[in-house]
Parts: sequence; C-alpha cells; structure tokens
Amino acid sequence: MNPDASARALIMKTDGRLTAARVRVLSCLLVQTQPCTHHEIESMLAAEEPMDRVTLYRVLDWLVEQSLAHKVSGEGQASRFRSGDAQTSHQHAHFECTSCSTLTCLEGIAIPSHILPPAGFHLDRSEFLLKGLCPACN
Amino acid sequence: MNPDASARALIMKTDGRLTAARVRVLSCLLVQTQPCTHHEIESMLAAEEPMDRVTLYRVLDWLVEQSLAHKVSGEGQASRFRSGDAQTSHQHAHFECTSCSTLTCLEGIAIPSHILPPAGFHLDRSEFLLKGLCPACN
DNA sequence: TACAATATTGCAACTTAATTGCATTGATAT
DNA sequence: ATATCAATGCAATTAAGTTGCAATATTGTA
Repeated sequence: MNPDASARALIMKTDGRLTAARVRVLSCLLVQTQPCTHHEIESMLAAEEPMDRVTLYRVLDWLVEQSLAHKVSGEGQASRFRSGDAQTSHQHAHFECTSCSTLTCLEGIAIPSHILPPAGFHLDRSEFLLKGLCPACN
Repeated sequence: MNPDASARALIMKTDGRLTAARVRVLSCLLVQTQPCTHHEIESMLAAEEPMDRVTLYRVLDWLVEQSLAHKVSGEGQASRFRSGDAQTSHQHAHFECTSCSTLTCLEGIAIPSHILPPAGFHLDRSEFLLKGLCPACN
C-alpha cells in the first residue's frame, strides 16, 4: 500500500474528517525514517504545493492527539514529529547530535520499561535520549 | 556556607571573571530543587532587582559551558536549567507533566549507564524522561 | 593605587517557533 | 442537495532565543 493510501486508511479510522492537508502531512511522515521539524515538513510539502504554516501546526497537533504521530523532545527549540503512536511503535531511544542537532532513531535500543516513577505520578510514556556527536560530526 | 558564598567559590575556580550577574544567577540556581526556565529565574531575580534578559541568557550559557549548570530537555519550548554538572551530579531521570508541564527531578531513579549508541556515535551524556501526570494534576 | 587590556554587560533590533482570532471553505450526515 | 460544523487560510501576536555594538567593570601589571 502506498503512503497516500495508508494515510487515508489511518485517518478514516479516527472520528475526524478526511482532509487533503491531513493526508498530505501523514503521508509525508509515513515515508520518513527520522523525526522531522515543522520546517522540514513544510519544505518537503512545498516541493509539490505549499501548505499554510498554521494549518501544518494544527494538523501535526491533531495527528499527535489521534496517536497517528508523536513528538520527540530534543534540546533544540523546534519540536520534531514522527508517524506512529508513542506507546507502541516508538519505544526506542534517540540520539541527538550536540553539533548539528540532528535527531536519529536508535531502533535497536529499547527504552527500559521497568523504570517507574514514584507513587502519585501517572506514567504515560518514557523517552531515552543519548547526546553527543553523530557519525558525520565525529 | 550560604548560596552566595558557594556561588562565588565555584565561579572563582573557573577561568572567567567573578561578576555580580554570575553570582546572582548561580546563587539562585543553587537553592532550587527543580530545573527552572529562563523566565522563572528572571522572575525570581527580579524580586530583588531586575536583570537584563540577554545577560541572563548569556550567564546561563556560560554556567553550562563551565559545567556549573546544565540544561534539561523537555517537550515545552523553553529550556530548563539546574546547577551542577550534567555528567556527575545529575545522572537521574526526570518527570515531565503533560498537563502543567512542570519538570521534576527523580533523584532516586538513576539513568541506565550501560546503554550505548552504535559505533560511529560519540556519547556525551544520556537523559531519561518520564512523561505523564504529576501528583498535582493526577 | 592607578591604569590598561579585555571580558562582560545593557540595550535595541532581529530571528525563529508557535499561538490566537476570525472569516471563509469544505467534508459529511441527513 | 444542502445544512451543519469541522477544518482551513490569513493576519496579527506572543514567546524564546540571538546578534551587534557601545558602555562598563574586572583583573593583571606597573
């Protein structure tokens, strides 16, 4: 199934509307191997046809709400997004380069799931972030 | 030793100059039990006497450079700072509330140090971030 | 102690990331 | 087909952080 069709299928499973903007953004995220910033996604989409900045922000937020995408925290100021639910499809560590600030998914490194917060906290998900120099900058 | 004197002693060990701004900021960080944003530090300092925004940014960067403080990454757009070296004094997990976005140091939870990135990467330090609802929001 | 060298500060302007309000457009249930 | 309301597009605004440069303050040396 091509990314466009996959995106459509995923969006139709939600209670939201199937719109061109949502299909385009999710379709774009589905083919990425690394988390992308708002700006990177905007550029990729603009190659075909530009999308309004605010619409892109809102679509990304909506995708995260629907668990069709998730945010990855990094040191840089811009949020990064990747398709897939944070709970299930993304339980692996990330590497952030302190020099070029690219973020790499370390698919082979699972996040320790036995680590739990003290009583009173309700744990939703965990992130494990390694920092240093990526192969290119090293 | 009071925080002011501690701050002075720490700053004098560096090769930088001992300035009022540096002493005030480090002194403020030393008494905090949780990482604070630029804005929070600015407000706390302003209670006594306001400090220029840019000076505060530069002092914080300098403190991080000197390993007298370190940044903690969170989902929120604002960086958070805490006194102490990232390598030695801060090898524990953090909890970020997805509702009120406060960041809590989980002093009891050590960051797994045996987890290493693939060959080619140079690891500097690791962060372990738990997300969900804090006791207040839960 | 005074002085020169230069690190640090303060201010103004600017960049980048993200948000808000509102009128318009478009998806979908009937 | 069309009414309803979710979603979009645009303009303006807020928030976080940065840059350049002149003024000020710290510190080593005389």
